[in-house]
Amino acid sequence: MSYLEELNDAQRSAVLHKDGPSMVIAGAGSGKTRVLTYRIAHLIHGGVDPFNILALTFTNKAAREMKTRISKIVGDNQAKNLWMGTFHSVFAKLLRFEGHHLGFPSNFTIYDTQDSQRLISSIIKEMGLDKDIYKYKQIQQRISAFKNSLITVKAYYNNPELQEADAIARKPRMGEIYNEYVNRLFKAGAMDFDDLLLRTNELLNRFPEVLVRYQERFKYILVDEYQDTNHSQYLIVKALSDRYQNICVVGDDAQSIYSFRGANISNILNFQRDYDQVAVFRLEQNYRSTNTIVRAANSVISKNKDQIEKQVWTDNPDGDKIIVHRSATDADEGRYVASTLFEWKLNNQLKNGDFAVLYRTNSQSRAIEDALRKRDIPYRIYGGLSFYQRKEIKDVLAYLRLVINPKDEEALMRVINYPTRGIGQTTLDKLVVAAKETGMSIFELLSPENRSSLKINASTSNRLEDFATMIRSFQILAESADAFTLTEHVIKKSGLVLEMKKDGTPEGIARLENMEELLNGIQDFVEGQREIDEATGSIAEFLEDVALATDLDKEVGDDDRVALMTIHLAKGLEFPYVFIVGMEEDLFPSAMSMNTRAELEEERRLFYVALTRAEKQAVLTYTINRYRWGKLIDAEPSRFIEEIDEQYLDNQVVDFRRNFSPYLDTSLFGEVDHSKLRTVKPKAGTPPSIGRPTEKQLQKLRKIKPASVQPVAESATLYADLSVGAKVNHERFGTGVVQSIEGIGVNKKAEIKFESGGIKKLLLKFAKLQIIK
DNA sequence: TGCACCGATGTTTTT
DNA sequence: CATCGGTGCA
Repeated sequence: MSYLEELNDAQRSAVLHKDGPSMVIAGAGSGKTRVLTYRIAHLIHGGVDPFNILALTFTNKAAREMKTRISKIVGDNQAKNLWMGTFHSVFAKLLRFEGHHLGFPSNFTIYDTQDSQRLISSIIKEMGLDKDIYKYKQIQQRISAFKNSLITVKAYYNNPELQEADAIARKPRMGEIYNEYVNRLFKAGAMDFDDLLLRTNELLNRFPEVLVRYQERFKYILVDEYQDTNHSQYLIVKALSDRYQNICVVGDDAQSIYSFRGANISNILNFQRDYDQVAVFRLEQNYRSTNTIVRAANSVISKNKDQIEKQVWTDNPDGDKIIVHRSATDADEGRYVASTLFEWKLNNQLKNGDFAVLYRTNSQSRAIEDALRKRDIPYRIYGGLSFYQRKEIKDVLAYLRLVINPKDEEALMRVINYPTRGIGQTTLDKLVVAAKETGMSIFELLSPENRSSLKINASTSNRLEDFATMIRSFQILAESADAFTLTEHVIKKSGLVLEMKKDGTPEGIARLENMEELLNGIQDFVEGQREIDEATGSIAEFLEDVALATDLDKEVGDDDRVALMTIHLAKGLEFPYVFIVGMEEDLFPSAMSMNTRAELEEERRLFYVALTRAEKQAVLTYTINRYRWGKLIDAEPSRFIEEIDEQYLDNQVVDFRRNFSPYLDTSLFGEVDHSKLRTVKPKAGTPPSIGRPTEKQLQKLRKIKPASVQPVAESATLYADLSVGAKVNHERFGTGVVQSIEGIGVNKKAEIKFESGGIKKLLLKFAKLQIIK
């Protein structure tokens, strides 16, 4: 049991505690994963059958990694029997076995958010409601919130307050929509993400014998990131652990960042009230970060009122101060990140993988990407629009879903007329209505005997027949072929490949390549699954994997790249060098989250998470102007910068007013008095927001401070001297003549008459015009 | 029924 | 700027 020697006292006692409830409060970087891993290994060592252990982690990747480490201690044979994974994937698996009690087939489809929203959208339309009042995204979020709080349709109707709230919000028919949504999911043999938890609760509640069976099975339960569990998850854990009370939760209230999806911080705050005789362990020594980073992070989080008392500290050296950097625009910010990263990499012989760029919103990645690409720095974006959410991929998956579960209405609606095969909206409307009236699924309605009762003309009827026949032929193939063979067949026969090929545009080609990548992915999957017992490499398994895979789950392995991701995704990860970009008011903290103290505190925790990802060096950047919705807006430094104890900052910013010069590049700024940071609010119309310096002005500037000038965008001077009458070339519209010019700086627009016909008003910033001499 | 084009509209964060 | 739904024409 040499592994026990690798632990500090607090960690060791948490690992050694065997029976009864325990809670591990683990500060950032305090070796939480190590405790979880060793605790599981130790349980197995002590004679607990791995079959009786359930470990709920935050990502599937974390589960896999932990499993690998556990195998190294206790051996493969033992480790493979562990049930380990995210709440969603573990209980999806459980529902595949037990869902029949609730009337769900074992091959139920998992709807992602987009599927849910599409379904809600069509329900709103069918009910003839005003889509400007009943916004499908809002409705989906509200329903999701209901489900996460275990408010079923019935509970909703028993709750006058909720109904009243919806009535006041001018959505009196919310309940009906909710009801219809639940029914439609059921009829489609589908569950949304929230259902995976809600239906598990329903199952355990309504079927005591099932509950007992799993209580007996999961004698030891471990929950990671407990601070981010929602009510639904809380109840599942409570129910399953009720018999043996061998529940160990690990978490850090200071890192609770998922309240927007129902996470309830009081789950962890009240844990000691919920269980008797809770053993509490505190991990307060940070092994990850420099003393500077640890203390800076502490100084920020101490501003929060709601928290469990704890003091994170470290033995690590002080390290460098946290760099704060200001840029003129988001493009400049990207350039600063890229050049700094490049320089450090060169000077210190670092790898790309030593760096992460973290941001609050996915849309911020673009400027960073552009800058990194220009410097040929390899990067990888995590999250955002994931591969499996791309249209062309979802289309392929929809065909496959339909093969597995023909009742899957969203999948059917997606592909019944894509590629187009002459089945139009009118026909679809008829089908939806008939499906509602008869209780049959749309796919069932496609068969000749059911179809005949609909008022559909003969040629359309034939097309429906062809579609149904095609899907059935796929289903037959699926019985004998593996996932790869089936998918290859499907994309050919469905006409998807042809559709892509005839497109011919660069985007079309990219889409085709994506499909190939999907095929490769499926091939890998099939081969990988064959090595696992019980797994067959079937398409059903693949689809489940895809539905619940986090972007972090994809093993991209060995290639050395800079990581770009949102702070949310970065939770649990660590990097030597971390750039936190977009440190601006309204962005971080987000404008949407400043209404209440609780919201603001969550943003602050998010910042705490971001900061504590860094091992050696953290860099905070903000801009003066940033593009949002394609418009340049003023920005102001985030309050969070100010909240860091000044002594930990290396503030590379000067008082704006003092050093102001309209064409000064931001990298010229020297040291600054930190307290001035937010007193300088560039107002709309101040020169820097007008645009970039011209080449001439830059040259003048270089004479003054030659070394510090950053390269300016190539496009900068392209339109500076554009005048009426100039002949220009546009990528898409061809050549034309400038008719008039309006606006100034980046907002400059030109009206251009193109030879191809038509006059267009273009924002020069985006138009990428070439001036033809 | 299909397709090209227009304008309105929207953004946190994710399983 | 991206996406989506609606509109108007072939």
